[in-house]
Amino acid sequence: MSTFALVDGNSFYASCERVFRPDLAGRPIIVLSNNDGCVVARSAEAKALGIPAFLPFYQVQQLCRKHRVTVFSSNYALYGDMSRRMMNVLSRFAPVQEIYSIDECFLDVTGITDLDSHGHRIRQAVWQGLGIPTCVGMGSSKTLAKLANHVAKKRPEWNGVFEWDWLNPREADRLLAEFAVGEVWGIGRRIAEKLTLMNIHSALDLKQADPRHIKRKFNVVVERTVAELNGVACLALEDVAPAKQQIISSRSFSRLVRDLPSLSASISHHVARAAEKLRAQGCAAGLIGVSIRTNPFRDLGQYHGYTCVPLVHPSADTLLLNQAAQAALRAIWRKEFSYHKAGVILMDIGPATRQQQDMFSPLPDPKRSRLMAAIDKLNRDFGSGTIKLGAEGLTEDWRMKQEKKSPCYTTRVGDIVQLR
DNA sequence: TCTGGGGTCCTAGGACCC
DNA sequence: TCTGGGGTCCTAGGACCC
Repeated sequence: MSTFALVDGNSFYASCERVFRPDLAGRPIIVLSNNDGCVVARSAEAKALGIPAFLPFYQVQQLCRKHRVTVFSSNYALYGDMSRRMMNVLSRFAPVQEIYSIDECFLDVTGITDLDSHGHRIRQAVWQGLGIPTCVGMGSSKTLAKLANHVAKKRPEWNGVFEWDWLNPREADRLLAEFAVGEVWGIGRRIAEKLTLMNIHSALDLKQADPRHIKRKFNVVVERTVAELNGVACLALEDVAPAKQQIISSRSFSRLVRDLPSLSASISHHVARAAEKLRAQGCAAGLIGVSIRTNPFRDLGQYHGYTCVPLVHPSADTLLLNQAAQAALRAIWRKEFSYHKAGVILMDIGPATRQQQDMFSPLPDPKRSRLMAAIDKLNRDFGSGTIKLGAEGLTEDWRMKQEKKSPCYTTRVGDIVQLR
């Protein structure tokens, strides 16, 4: 039987900020989403103040001021780099690692005899190497490892490491009964509501539910969750990330945008970002979609324009993709609306080597793929945005709001911390 | 003064075709 | 007179995650 471990950074973004601001030890910290919109991370002290996650910032601004909470805009250059370092440290503790998100990964710890001390060594290594606190949860399925991680976080008596087999079956069930069904990985708000109506309230109730009944009422995904809660691993550890089937780049503007040139520049920017991700997974896209929308929270005329256009050949070429995207944008733009968000989506994604023969249209120029590779390398080596399309524009007043961003301590030379 | 994230996959339903 | 299947593709919206 396999054993999975889930390791994640506690309040990861807030912890990253604190690494470079030791003066904030023990102080409440929150980190905001793009555009300083919502609260996305809270230090333990901020959670204790009752600041909820994912609330718009302006709704908790008073509370933050009152308790002198330190507020940061999100600094993805910093978190991304800290994440790479953390994953690197964690990779030493298992033969197989699946990076699941920026702050968490699964490890295959099957066959390790002393899981307790292994878990504590993991925590210590990340703490010593990066100064980030972590928790480790272990179990015989990914879903149980996730839940074990939850236990490690919520119950200080376990010192940040928990494994289900340390309890006898009766004790384990008693603990499962203490978790609401909505806390189980894969069970969101809507499914939790439906389960509650079926008298399934806790993780234990779901574990003991009839899988066939669950499959009938929901789908195979929820059925799998039931099996996973029973210790039957249905979800394998994905050592290499599977190629994405769709790639989205989208963002809200810092202010409402009316004019076509600004929209056009932002679409060019999203095409460049999405195409870069596409090339990173060695793929080409056959379809590109463009979406522009008004602000649904405002009492103004509402409009969501969306269309997608097929490409003659599947492509990963930013310039070709951008031509298609700009045509799509012109087709959906209506001058009477003020726009709040724009984005592109790449679909019909397949390996870049896939090439259909077409008598009537010329094949793409091989020089262009070398150009794209050169652009990617420059942006990788010298920071993203080092080289970009002229079409992305030089006026950037619509770009996102980041009024409280910390320095890029680890990725920009001028921002390196200096000791005095 | 005003402020509300971003990304991925799944599914239901409609259109169309044989 | 009335009825009638099943597959594929596409899209919008739903659901989930962090």
